[in-house]
Amino acid sequence: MKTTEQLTDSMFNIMAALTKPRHGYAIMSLVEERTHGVITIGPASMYTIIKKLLKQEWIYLYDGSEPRRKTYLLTEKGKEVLEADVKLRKLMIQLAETGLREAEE
Amino acid sequence: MKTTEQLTDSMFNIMAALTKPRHGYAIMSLVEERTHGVITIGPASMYTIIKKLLKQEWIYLYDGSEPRRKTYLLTEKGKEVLEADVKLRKLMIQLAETGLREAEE
DNA sequence: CAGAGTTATATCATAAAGTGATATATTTAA
DNA sequence: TTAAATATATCACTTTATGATATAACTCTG
Repeated sequence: MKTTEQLTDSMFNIMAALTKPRHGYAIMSLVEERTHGVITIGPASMYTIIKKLLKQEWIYLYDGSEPRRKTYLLTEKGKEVLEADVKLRKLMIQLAETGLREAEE
Repeated sequence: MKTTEQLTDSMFNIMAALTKPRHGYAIMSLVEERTHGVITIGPASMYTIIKKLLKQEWIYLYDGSEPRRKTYLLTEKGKEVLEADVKLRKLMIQLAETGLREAEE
């Protein structure tokens, strides 16, 4: 998969939480807390996406994880993918804002 | 649907293009051009999403549209939804960037 | 003016993504 | 000791996205 490939919003949010080692439940809580409850990721979405990210090798199981608290972290590849996606998303937002601003005039 | 509800990326991109009156084909070309081909919206996605946005009354069929070139534009409601989504997306990006920056140290 | 290329809308069938509900087990705190 | 919170996991279903294809009207060029 190319690094220019766009992430889904859920993938983006989960990956954004994994710049530090965190386990699934912590990610769910964090995203919800950070967005003041606007974005919620349920367990079904969480563990489905975790699986996918592991398969892509964008995250990995952090050392010393017990089965009770499986901790994940971005790989280098994962960081690059996330960075590329941040850039793309910034562009998207910028275009939307320019359009909205022009429409105001 | 609440205005705080998150838009999918495709919906966001299409709505961002409709701050000015544009027809489907023009939106497809515009998004592709603006993102240098990174994001492409094919006709299937385009017209599926157009239908959904019309139903939500976030866009409307602009006056004087011939069937050959159906032109759409954001409604006031649509603008608000887009604006709210821009805000949310900015937050998402900011969180990702903060995380990435901290991980660098 | 024939026909090739582009513009433009539309849908079908399928694939991909997301999620509510539910299950299970452990840990913590009252 | 038991209720609540923590934590992982999966099933079945819905929603969303899209490749392929169809159709037709314009536009340009030889």
